[in-house]
Amino acid sequence: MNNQKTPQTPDSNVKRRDQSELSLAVRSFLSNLDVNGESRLPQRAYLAVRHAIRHLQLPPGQTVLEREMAEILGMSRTPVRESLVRLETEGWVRLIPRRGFIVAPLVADDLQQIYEVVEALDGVAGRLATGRATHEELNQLEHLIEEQEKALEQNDLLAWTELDEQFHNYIVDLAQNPRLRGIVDSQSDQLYRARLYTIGLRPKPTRSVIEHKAILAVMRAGEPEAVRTMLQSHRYRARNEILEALQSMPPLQEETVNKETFP
Amino acid sequence: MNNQKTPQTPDSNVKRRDQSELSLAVRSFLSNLDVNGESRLPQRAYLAVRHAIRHLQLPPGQTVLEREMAEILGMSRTPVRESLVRLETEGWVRLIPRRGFIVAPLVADDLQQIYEVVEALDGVAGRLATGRATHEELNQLEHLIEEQEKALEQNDLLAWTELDEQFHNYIVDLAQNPRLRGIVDSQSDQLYRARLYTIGLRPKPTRSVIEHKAILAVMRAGEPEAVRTMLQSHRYRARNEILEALQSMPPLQEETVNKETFP
DNA sequence: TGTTATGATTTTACTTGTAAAGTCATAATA
DNA sequence: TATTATGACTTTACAAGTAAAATCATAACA
Repeated sequence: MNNQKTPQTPDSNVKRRDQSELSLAVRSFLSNLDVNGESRLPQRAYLAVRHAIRHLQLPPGQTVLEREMAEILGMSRTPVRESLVRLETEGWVRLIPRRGFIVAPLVADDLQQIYEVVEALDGVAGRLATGRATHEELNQLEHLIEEQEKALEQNDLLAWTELDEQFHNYIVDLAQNPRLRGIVDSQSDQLYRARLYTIGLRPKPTRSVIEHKAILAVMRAGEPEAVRTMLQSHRYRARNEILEALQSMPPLQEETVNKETFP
Repeated sequence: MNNQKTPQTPDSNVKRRDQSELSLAVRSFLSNLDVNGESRLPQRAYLAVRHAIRHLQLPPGQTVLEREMAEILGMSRTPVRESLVRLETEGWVRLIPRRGFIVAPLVADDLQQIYEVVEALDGVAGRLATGRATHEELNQLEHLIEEQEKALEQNDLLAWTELDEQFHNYIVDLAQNPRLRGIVDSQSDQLYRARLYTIGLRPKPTRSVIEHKAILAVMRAGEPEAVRTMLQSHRYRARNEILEALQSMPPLQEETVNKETFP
């Protein structure tokens, strides 16, 4: 009856709750992020958590505790919570009422939704960019394509992935629409971890580079509507490759992730 | 009625700062909003403020004080701030560091950006909806068009505006993509106040109804790509009408708004 | 008169505190 | 053994407090 056992947890070998307790590696990853000049604390927290999710350091399904994040990032809980609210409206994390935030699972259905959005926005960005880009800027695109070819020759798929993102992001920049910029940025960036996860399972992206060249050519020719169509089908093909690769792997969710052995 | 007793404000006839001090009408508008079943306070605040902005009760440029909102809505500052952060990422309000939130100004440049986004997303929604809608649902669209005709006959432009929104929103629903739904919802809804502001200055939307009919016909025929094109040019025309109307009026920003005489 | 300095006031930006709700281990019960 | 009850513990959801910064009115000064 009044055995009064373990009043304040005398940390024995008893299996703890393990609700979170991020590994030391992840903690250092989070706290060492270069959030250089950001003066506002919520913005710093936003960038740090987003970056960690993007690089699968915080794997899908992982719970994100505001107290723990606050401790790691060296701030109080409020700015962390603010950043989580923002990440939630963008789709990076999911709020389970009275339970907290978890990293959004990485499942085909979700990716499909993101792709449908990004395809459309990417397309319109290309259409607008075609009218608004200068010669200089188009040359910059060409430069990025050359870099991609180099990365492919060296079989550096990680570098290629980064360069591909840069290529598409640059086109969006050229559209000169900050709102479009913001939405595409947060949405398309959520595809990155799926690409990372399936990086060895997809065909070598030789064809992507060819398509990039074709897109640039049509931009140079000044045919906005053709650019839109090509970008859209380009994304569509990439989508299918990733979804197929994902199907051959276990869905990346809470249960299937071993937090200890993860990167 | 929460007719608070002006705590220590010696309210003489001295010209006060007037930084905010919302009129009684606006206060009651805000506090009487039907945020029925919403259990979470931040969600209630979000809906209330968004609704007030949408209906121009909180005019562009108006500063939104978290303390004041908290008082009006009967909650503390924390959930209000959370809702403002969300409204900021969606573009409804703008955060000026260390100064606070203001309702986003209603200027052509901004509207143009929103339209570019919505055109693309609306288009893809129509394309997807064409494959995914049932007969029942297409009939529902037809019903909405009939209502629009009635509203036009009675010259009820306000009702027509609502029905037009419903028509487009319904198509987005049919695309069955929650993420797309969320983005379009928050973006296209920001156009509403521009429509409200220019409501008497635009041509009678007879042509819109005709185009709606044509769009529905092509959906029935099952031609997704045609639906996309038509929706896009439909929005494009609407955009031009509104931007033209807006040009003939004073830009709606802080300085030009008389807070006392506003609705 | 026009410009600058100053201080009171307002408001955010962030910290901290707390009640309620949910979770999980353990015990009681069938 | 399987199921249910119980209670300590964790964590959010919200409230409230504080310091720093920006603003604005007024005064001092050229």
